[in-house]
Order: sequence, then C-alpha cells, then structure tokens
Amino acid sequence: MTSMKTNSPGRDHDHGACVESALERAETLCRERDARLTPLRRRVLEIIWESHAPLGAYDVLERMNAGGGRNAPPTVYRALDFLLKHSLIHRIESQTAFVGCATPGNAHKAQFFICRDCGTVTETHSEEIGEAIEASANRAGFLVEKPVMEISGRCKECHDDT
Amino acid sequence: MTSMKTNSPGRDHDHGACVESALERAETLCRERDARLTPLRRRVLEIIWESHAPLGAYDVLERMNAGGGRNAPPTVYRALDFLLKHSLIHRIESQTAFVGCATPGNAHKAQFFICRDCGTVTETHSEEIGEAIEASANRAGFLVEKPVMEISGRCKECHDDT
DNA sequence: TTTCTATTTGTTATATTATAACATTACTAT
DNA sequence: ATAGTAATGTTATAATATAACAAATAGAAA
Repeated sequence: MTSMKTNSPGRDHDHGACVESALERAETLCRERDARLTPLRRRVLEIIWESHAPLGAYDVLERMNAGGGRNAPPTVYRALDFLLKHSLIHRIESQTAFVGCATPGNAHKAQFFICRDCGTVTETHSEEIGEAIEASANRAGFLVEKPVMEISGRCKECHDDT
Repeated sequence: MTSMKTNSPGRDHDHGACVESALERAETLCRERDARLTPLRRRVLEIIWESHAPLGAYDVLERMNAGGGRNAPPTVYRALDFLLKHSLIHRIESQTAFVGCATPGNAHKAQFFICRDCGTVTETHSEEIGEAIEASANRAGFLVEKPVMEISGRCKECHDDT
C-alpha cells in the first residue's frame, strides 16, 4: 500500500495551520535529536512550507530579505543543508528547488508527483515502486542507495480544469 | 520484463566500436526524420558517448575546444537541445549532466542506475516500475508525463571490488 | 545559377545556482 | 569568566545556463 502525504492536500485547506504544524513537528524533532532549529533555519523552513510549489534557493533568499534583510546566499544554502540533513525538506533535482517534507525526521525513499501547471508537489511512499526498483536493481547486481523519483505531469485538479 | 541497455556493458568492451555504432544509429535516425545531424552536433554526441559517465555541458565544451576550438557555451547548449529533442541523449537531472541514450530515437520512459563510484550509468526500461508508477499516479488522479527516475548507488563491479 | 528563406552557428553579455575562504558572533560547558 | 564549538556574516568567485543579436550556410524556389 501507498502512504500518501502532501504539503497541499487540496486547494482550500487551511495552509496557515498546515505550515504551523510542520514547524511544530520540526521543533519537536530537533529538540529530540539535539539539533538547533535556530530562528534563521526555522524561518527558511517556514518560507519553504508557505509555498505549495518548490522554491529555489534564491527565491527563499528574496523572501528572507523582503523586510529589509541583508542575507547572502551562503546563509540560505547553509540553512537548506541543515534542513536537508534532518529530513525536514527535500531537494527536487529536476527543478533545482526545495519543498517541505511531508514525513520529516528520517531519511526515506519517496516519490514526488509534480504538477507542471500549478507546481504542487505530492509526496508518496509507495512500497510497490520501491520493490519494483529493488527488483530491477537486483537483476543488475546494483545496490540502491538514493533513488530520485520525480514524476512530472498534471495533478487531478489541474487536469479536471481543462 | 525489463529491457536493459547501457553505454558501458562491462569494463572491457570495445568502447570505440560502441561509440561508432551509436553515431551510426544517430545518422540513420536523423536521415529518416529529416533532422540535420551537423558535424558540430555529431561531435557533441560523440564526446558524450566517449564518456561512460555523464558529462556536464562545460565538460563537453572543454573537449570540443581541446584542439584549439573557440566555441562558446550557447553552441554546446544548442547542440545538447537538438540531441535531447531527438532522444539521442538523456539529461541526468540529479547530476546536471548528459549521457548517451541507449535506445535512441523516441521519447521513452527510462530508469537510470548511476554508480557513485565509477559514475557509469545503466539505462533500463522496466515495465514493472512503469506500472507501479502509473498505479500510484492513478490513485491520486495524477497524469504522468515525464517521470525522472535516477537511482544512485553502486554498480555490481564497484560493489564486488570492495 | 541566383536569389530567397529558414536554419544553424558565432559572439557578447548576463542571468541563475552554488560554494570557498575567512571573519565575527553567539551558544555551551566547565 | 572563558575556552571551545557551532552558527552566522561577508566577500569573492565558481559552475551552470540563457538572452539577444549578428553572421554564415544549407536547402528550396525561381
């Protein structure tokens, strides 16, 4: 069975609450593992969660500096590295961009369904896909470490709109 | 069943012949569809095929100019665009790099197994993986268009070496 | 052939993404 | 308080990619 989570479950959800809950989970996780979710890192995570679509590093930077801040790229990249290390965000390779992790805290193998219209990313963890990849890898004697699965297409809502 | 091809089927194959055959297939395909595989584009394809591991655009550029050429980035990127359009190469998103297509000519859904040690990329076309993705997508009402599946890990040979 | 047109290539400049290197600040534990 | 570590600030630059326009060239039409 596939577990399915998203940072945007439908168009009309209360995204404010959704962001807040993500931040709370992050706080808890970091407290548990003695990782320091500093105001800066927390702010970066918040900015990323505020967007349904993946954000590029420089988009994040822009939003950080919107109120007159003077942060430089390394600041953002370091915060992103921290968030990636603790599996609080994912990097979407095919977009050079970052998105909040729906099931944060532990490295895990996920699939990302990315709508080319609205940009929304839905994260799934399908055993079926994972097993199919393992099977294919096994036949070649390949040892899977980090599968990148980013499926772009059109989400239900954008497709229905047509 | 999984069809499997690679631009590096084992360490000791005759890679010269392998490159040449790729170029011949490209010639044929382009002739068939009235696409112009110019010397420049042909040379870029050749450079990419000469490497077992994906090459970045600037790596290609360097090799093009090795003999004293004065090509600029747009020249390479345009050739890459042409080769991508005609499915003669693939772009490996997770590496911002390009690799020869093992089954050139038509857009197709492939998986890439990328060895983190030797860099070699093996291209597969697993129905099982494709179906698992379709099934997962269907459940979410998602329309798959362009799946990116790049599995990094260790190939059989590098793993055996350990 | 000659001219016309579209495609390809050349050239310059610049946008976008990411990191190196080192200085400063702030937190933690003693 | 203070030493040691972690985090942030700062400047410069590397690496990847494209925009915009000029020149050359190939193929089609006359």
